[in-house]
Amino acid sequence: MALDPTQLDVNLSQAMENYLLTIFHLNEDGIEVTVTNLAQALREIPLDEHIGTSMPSVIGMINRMKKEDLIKDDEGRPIILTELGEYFALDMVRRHRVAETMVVELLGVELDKAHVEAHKLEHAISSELLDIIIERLNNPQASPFGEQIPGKEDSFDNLQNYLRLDEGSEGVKYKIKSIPEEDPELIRFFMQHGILPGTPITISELGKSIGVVTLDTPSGNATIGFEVASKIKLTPVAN
Amino acid sequence: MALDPTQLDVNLSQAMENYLLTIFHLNEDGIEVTVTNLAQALREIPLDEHIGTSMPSVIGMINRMKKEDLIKDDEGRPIILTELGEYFALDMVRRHRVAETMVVELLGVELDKAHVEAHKLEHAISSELLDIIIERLNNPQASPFGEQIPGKEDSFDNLQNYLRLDEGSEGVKYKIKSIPEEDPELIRFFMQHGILPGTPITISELGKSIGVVTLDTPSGNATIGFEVASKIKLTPVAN
DNA sequence: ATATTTTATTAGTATAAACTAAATCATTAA
DNA sequence: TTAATGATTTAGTTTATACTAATAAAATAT
Repeated sequence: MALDPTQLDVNLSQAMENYLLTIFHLNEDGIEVTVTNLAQALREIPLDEHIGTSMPSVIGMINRMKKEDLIKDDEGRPIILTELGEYFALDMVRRHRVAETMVVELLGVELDKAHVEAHKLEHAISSELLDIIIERLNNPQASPFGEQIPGKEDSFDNLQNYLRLDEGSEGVKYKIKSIPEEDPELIRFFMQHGILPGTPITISELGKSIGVVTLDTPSGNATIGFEVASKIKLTPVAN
Repeated sequence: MALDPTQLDVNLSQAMENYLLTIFHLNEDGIEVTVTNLAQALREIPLDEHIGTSMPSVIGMINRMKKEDLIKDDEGRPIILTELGEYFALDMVRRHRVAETMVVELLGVELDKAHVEAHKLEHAISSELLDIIIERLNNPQASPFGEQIPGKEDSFDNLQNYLRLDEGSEGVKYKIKSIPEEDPELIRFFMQHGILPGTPITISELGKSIGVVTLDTPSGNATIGFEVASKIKLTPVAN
């Protein structure tokens, strides 16, 4: 790799770090990274104070990030991360997911509070501390929500893609790979129904027109909406 | 107590939190909290980026903190914390020392790095998370540097005062209460010589004019300067 | 008692991050 | 192809936090 960001003195503000994370998630979800979509996504960051990021704010930040060589112009519409931008975005993803793992595994924070606490901590963890925490957690591969923790050598496009629950097939056995982490109430529902990473499930009914999916889980049945189902990832299981 | 800060929506910036901590330490060391001394002390915060806080900056912040009812005018010179200010200053001290304890005890951070890491983390720990960490640490009473961790009910003036090493007496047995935490190199020296909270010592030579103190420790002798000695606190030991 | 030095404060500026209101550019629809 | 809609950008402001340079006020020294 020609790029060694540890040698560069890049100084990311907390705001920029959040932008990088948000851009990562838009990419992940296959949503075009436009000013509008970014503004929208930023508004959905839970509890991030009053920051209802307006479109002019987004443009301002995008421009500042271009100056910092985190974002480049593709001469077209969508906002593109530079190599440096991708590096730090992935670094933030790592920090976030390691922080979640830490607060849950090491401190005993309830799953429904993990995302918010990690979202604060992720900006305050130095690279050195991150390494120490990773070691202490025995090199965790996934967050408590089942999301892959990228390694130092991973890049954007070698992160795996998984099947969405709303795109699964009736009667087939799956294992839950990951669940969405933002909404505490939803997470409490998942916890009550034992819908957690690793849980084996079968889709007993997939009512596309009704907008509802019913799951067979080891602890019974659960019916969830399509919107939510689209945020649950699955791995196939040998029949 | 008439004051319930948990009910008030006080929004402290990170900068204000650092000011509160710094004011606390000036108070603790018996240094008058003046604009000059504050600016000086803020400049000494380790690794706090480029923030070489100038006097106009300090005055600006003091005024903002007055507006937030954290600081009041004593109609005289020194800067005085309000009841609210004291509450949050103590809260920050608690956060800082708990963070230090956490990174050392739970994560395995080396003592010489604990202060800097905790200084970043202390601003990112919510009240709820703080409680969880305190519980996980079994209600720690002191930081790894020996500094008292104030409880929720403590106030400024019921924090205990201890004898400074440079004010101790030759030949008398003491136990080390606390060591200074800012300078990593110094801490490494302490670690190498087993000069740590709880260590029993005797002052074998107290050379006021030479500016040097020599200690008998379980692992041998150590000679340190007066400036450093003044930052080591002692508790008496039954002879 | 005046001069010097130290401390505190104003004045004016800069930058990051946010905003509203207005304008421009691009896309879709009639 | 023009009108309507939607996306993006400018323009102009705001607030928090910094700064330098200059001034005022206070304390100290001659």
